[in-house]
Amino acid sequence: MPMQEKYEPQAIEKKWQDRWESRGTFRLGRSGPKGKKYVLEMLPYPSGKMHMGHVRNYLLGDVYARYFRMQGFDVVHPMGWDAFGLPAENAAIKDGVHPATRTQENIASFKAELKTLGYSYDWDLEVNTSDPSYYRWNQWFFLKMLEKGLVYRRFSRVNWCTGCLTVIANEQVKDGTCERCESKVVDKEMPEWAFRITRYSQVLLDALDGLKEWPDRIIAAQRNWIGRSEGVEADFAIEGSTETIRVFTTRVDTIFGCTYVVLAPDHRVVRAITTKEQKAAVEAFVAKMAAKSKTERTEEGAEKEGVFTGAYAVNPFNGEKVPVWVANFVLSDYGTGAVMSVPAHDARDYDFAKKYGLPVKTVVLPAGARAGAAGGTHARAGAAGGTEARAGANESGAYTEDGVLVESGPYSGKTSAEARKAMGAWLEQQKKGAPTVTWRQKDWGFSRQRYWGTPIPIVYCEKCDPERKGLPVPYEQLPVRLPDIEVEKVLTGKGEPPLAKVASWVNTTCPRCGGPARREAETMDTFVDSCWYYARYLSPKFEKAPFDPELGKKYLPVDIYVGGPEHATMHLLYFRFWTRVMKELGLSPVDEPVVRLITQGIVNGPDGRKMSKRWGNVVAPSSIVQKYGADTARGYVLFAGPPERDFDWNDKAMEGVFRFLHRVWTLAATHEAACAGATYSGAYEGKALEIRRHAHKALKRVTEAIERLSFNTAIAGIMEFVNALYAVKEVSGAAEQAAMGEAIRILARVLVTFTPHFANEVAEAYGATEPLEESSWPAFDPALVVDDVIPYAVQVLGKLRAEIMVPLAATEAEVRAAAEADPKVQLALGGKPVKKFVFVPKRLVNFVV
RNA sequence: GGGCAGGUGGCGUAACUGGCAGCCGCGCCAGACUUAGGAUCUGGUUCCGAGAGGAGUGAGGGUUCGAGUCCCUCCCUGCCCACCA
Repeated sequence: MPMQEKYEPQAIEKKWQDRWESRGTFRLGRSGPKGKKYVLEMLPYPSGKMHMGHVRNYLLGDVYARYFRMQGFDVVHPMGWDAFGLPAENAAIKDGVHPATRTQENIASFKAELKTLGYSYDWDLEVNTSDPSYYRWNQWFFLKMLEKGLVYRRFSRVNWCTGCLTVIANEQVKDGTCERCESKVVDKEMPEWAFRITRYSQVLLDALDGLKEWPDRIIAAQRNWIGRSEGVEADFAIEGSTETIRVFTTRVDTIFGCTYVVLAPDHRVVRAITTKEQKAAVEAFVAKMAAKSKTERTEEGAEKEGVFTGAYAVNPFNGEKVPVWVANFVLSDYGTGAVMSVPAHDARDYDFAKKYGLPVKTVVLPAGARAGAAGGTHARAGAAGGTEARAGANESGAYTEDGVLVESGPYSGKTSAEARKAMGAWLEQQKKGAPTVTWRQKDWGFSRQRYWGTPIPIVYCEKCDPERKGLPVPYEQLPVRLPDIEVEKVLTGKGEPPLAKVASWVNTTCPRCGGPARREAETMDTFVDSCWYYARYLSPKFEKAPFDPELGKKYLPVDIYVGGPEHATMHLLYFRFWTRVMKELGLSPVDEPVVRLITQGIVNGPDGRKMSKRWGNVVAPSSIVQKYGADTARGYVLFAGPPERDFDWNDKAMEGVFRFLHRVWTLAATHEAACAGATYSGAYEGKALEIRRHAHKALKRVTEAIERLSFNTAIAGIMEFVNALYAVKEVSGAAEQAAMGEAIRILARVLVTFTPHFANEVAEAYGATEPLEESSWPAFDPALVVDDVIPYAVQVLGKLRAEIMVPLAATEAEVRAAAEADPKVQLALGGKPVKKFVFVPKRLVNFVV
C-alpha cells in the first residue's frame, strides 16, 4: 500500500490506536520468555484535562513498557484513578454537582485524552479508588492494622478554622487565617485516627541503603524526613520543687556550658513551676502562643520570644542553677519539649541569649586550640564588656563544631565524641537520664472531616464502648459504603463532618449488642488509596483479598516507577510502609515496592514560569495533539531534555520535531517503490555497505540510550541517522535498494517507542503485517558497527596537532609510525626526543617531549 | 541553617568508565529551487584573528602525558526540607 505523499498525523493515529486495542497488543501475559517487567506511573487524580506534566510522566513509562515488551518481557503497564479527594468535593460545595458524578465525567474525559496519546496501557487492569470494590480493601487493611496495633486514636493538635468550623490543612492557612473564609485559624486538640508508621522508622531508614536505583535526592529527603537523631536525655531537677525537667540533646558534651533551660509553651510543667512573680507574664505568653496556629508560630523569620518562669533548674553534672524560660521556638512534639541552652555552642541559643542578656559560657574549643586560652569566661551576651574570646565562633557568635572540652569538670580535655559517650554512660548510671534516639517522623494522622473518601469502618456504641474508643465493623459487613447524599444539604463546607449529617447512614446498630450506635463520620486520607494500588492492578476484580497473592508473587515488585519528586516524603514513604505491612499480613512477597524510581522534571511554560492559568502560559496537550499529532508531542517532550530535568516549553523546538517526522516520511515515501520490497543476497559493499553501517550503528546507539534513560540522545541519534540517509541521495541496484529498505525498516523500529503511530505507518508501507509492538526488538550486527579505518587524534604534549586515519587492526607501533609521518606532528615535535608515548587504543596517541 | 540538583555556544542540550569539547535540535547567516517564501533542500555557525594560530566548559588552586569529568577552596542559580535541640 503506497504511502501518502504527505505526513498527516490526524489520518493515522486513530487507526493505530484502534488496531492496538482490537488486537489486545498491550494486554498483560501476551509474551514473556525473558520474565516480567512491571512499569508503573503514579496514578493521576482525574482532573478534567491532562497537562504536560502528565504527558511527560506517562511517556517515560510508556517508552520502557514498549521497549521491554519488544525485548520479550511480559509487561505490566496499568493506569487508574486516584479518584477520591478534595477538588471534587470543593467543586460540589460550590456548584452542587455530586463528587461521584463529577469524578465519573472527569475520568471519562481524562481517559479519552490519554488514549489520543497512544500510551500502551492494558485497560483491563484499570482501578478506580472511589469504587467500593477498591475502598473496601482500605477498610479491610484498617481493621487488620487495628488488630496489629498499627492504627490508634489519639488527640492531636490541628489547624481549626473558627469560621468554617472544620480542620484545614497546613497549606490552607495563610498568615494565620483561613484561605477560604479569612477567619482566624487556631490550634485545637481533636481526636483523630493515626497509623503507627513510627514503628517502622528504623526499618524504613535502614532499607534506604538497599534502594540503589532511587534518585539520591529522594533517598536524602526520606532520610531527612525520618530524622533519626542520637543523643541523650538528661534530668534537670527544679529547685524547690518535686518536678524535674527532662531535656533531649545531641550535644551533651556542651552541658557544662548550659546557662538556661527552655520549655515549649505547652510543656506539662510550665504551670507548676512558674513563680508568683512571673505568673502573669508567663500566662499571657502561653495564651498568646496558644492563640496562634502551629504554622504561624513556627513560621520562617518568626522572632524568638520567651519569658522567664522564675524557676531554676539544676544541672545534673555540676549542680549549677540555671533559669528556666518558656519560648516559642521550642516544639512540644519533638524530643521532650524541653531544651538545655548552650549559647556558646548553638546559634539559636546564642541569639536568644543575646536578646535577653543571658550568660554565655564556652566549654568546647576547636581541636588544636590551646586550652585555657579562652574557656570558662562568663559574660553577658551582647552586653558591654562581654569580651570573651570564643575561639572558632562562627558569624552567629557560637562555635557549633565538635572540639575539645574545657571547664567541664572531669571531662575537660576529652574530645566531644569521647565526652558524649562518657557523659551518656554517667547519666544512665546515676539514673538521671540515658542515651536515646529521637525521630522527626511522626505518626500519620489520616482521618479527614470530608465526604469524598473511604469511610472509616468504626462504630461508637454508648453501651459497649463508653470511652468512645470505637468498635471495628466486622469484616463481613465490608464495604462500609458511602451513602448517596443530597449535595446541597450535606456538602456545605461547614460544621460537622458531612457524613455526620446523613442520619440514615450515621445511625446504625452496634455490631456487639445490636443496640443503637453511630458510625465514625470521618473518612480516610487519600494517601491511603495510593499505598497499595500498584498491587491491586494485578487483579483489579479479585474479591478474596486486596489482590491475588499468586499474581503478587509473579509480578511484584514494580520494576520501574515514574512520578514527580514532590512525593518524596509523603506517598513514597507511606507506600513503603504499607508494603512492609502487606508482607507481614502474608500478602506481598516483597519488602520494598519499587526497584527503580524515576522522578521527572517539570514542564514549564514558554516564559520559564510554571504553567498556570494565572500566567496564561499553559500549553494544553490536546491542542498540540490536534495540530501536530501525538507523535510530535511525544517526540518533542522526550527530546527536550533528560527526564529528571525541568524544561521550558518551546514551540519552535517542537516544530523542529514535527519537521523531522516530515523529513522521515518524505524519505520513506521517496524510496518506497524501489526499496520496500527489494531483496539482495550477495555481499554488500560501497554505498550499500555504508547504508547498512549507518542503520546498525543507529540501532546500537538507540538501544543503549534507552537502557540508560537517555531518550533525548536516542532521538538525536535517530536524527543523525536520517541525515545520513538523506546524504545518500540516489540508490540504484539491488544491493543499495535492499540496504535502504532494511535501513528504513530499522528506522521505523527505533522510532516506535517514541512515535509509535508514525513508526507503524512507515513499517506497514515497508511490508510489516502486524504492529511493530508485537514483533521483537531487533539486534544489531556487531560486524556492521565498526569501521575498517578509524581516526586517531594525535597530541603532542597534550595538545591536539593532527588527526590520522589508521586501519582498525593497526598495532601501537604502526599507529605511532603513521602519526610521526604526519607533517604537522613533525613540526610540533621539532626533532626533540620523545620521552614518553601514550597510546589509547582506537582513540588517540600523545607524544611527551 | 540542612539536603539535593545544576552552572558548557545566542538558546535547549551532548560528551558511556579521565582521552579530539560542543553530537542533535532551535535560532541565525549564505546558497539552491521558486512569481514568492515564514515550504523544502544544501552548506556554514564557540570566541578572538584576514591568516597561520591562539583562547575556551562559574572562579582559583591541585593530581595527571592528558581534566567539562577526579581532589581541595570558593562563587552563583534552582528545587525540597527546616527554630528538630
